[in-house]
Amino acid sequence: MRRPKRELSDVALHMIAHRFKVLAEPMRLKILHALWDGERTVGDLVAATNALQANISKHLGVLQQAGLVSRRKEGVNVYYRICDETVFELCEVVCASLHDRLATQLGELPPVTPERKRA
Amino acid sequence: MRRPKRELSDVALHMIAHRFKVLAEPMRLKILHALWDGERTVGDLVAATNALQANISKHLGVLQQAGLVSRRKEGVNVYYRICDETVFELCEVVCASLHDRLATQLGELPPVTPERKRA
DNA sequence: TTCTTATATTGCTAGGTAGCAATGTAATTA
DNA sequence: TAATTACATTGCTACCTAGCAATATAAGAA
Repeated sequence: MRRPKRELSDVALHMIAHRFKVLAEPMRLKILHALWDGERTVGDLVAATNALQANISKHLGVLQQAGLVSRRKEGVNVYYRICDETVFELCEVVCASLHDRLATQLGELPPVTPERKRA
Repeated sequence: MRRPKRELSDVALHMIAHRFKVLAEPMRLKILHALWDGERTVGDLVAATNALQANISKHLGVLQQAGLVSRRKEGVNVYYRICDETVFELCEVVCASLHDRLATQLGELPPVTPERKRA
């Protein structure tokens, strides 16, 4: 059962939209994915994403500002980790929805005759 | 328990990011909110959002393209409704996360002496 | 101190898009 | 037919931001 409809102020709408906006960049998702099972240094993330270090730092700043990741400095390295568990839930819900959508679209196409498959 | 980390292609990352991007506009969230408990005409949505009709139509196009809403034409009117229930779940998860975050930040501030409240 | 390594910051440019205004289109009514 | 209503589309502009390049900062090593 869904929650009842709540009133939403413009400020609330902007906050919700901003959270989605932070998640709306492939590179930031890639970073979060690299942080999926634990903390990583900036260098680790640069290697995992094939992006320039400056861009990774900027994306990490956005993620931290949004409260999705946190930093821990150790010597010359900085370790980042996901500190908002809803990140996982949101990504999984979206993945499931996209999966359903594509499966439905696939079912709406005419079937492929076997001999033409991978022609 | 969280799902194990899955491999994610760049295409998958872009699809997920795009879904978040569709939800990352306050006006689209306002439209979805107006559709929360049932279908509405474009005119209804224009009235509910105080936006120009052209913009509402464009936003509805984006939402429909993303598979979040569907159209039904009846005479001269067009009724839109939410056709992907994950929209509700996503918004509620984000709201809960934001609520937690703000509550935590509030707890980190020094308490307010009563006589200075609403000075 | 100087050098190097790791990370952050700044200035810039190109691409995307929300909102506006105007126009197009389809259904209904006169 | 013409006029009206409801919605969609197009062209435009202003704003935002991702990525790049260069520079800055900070910590450890020499």
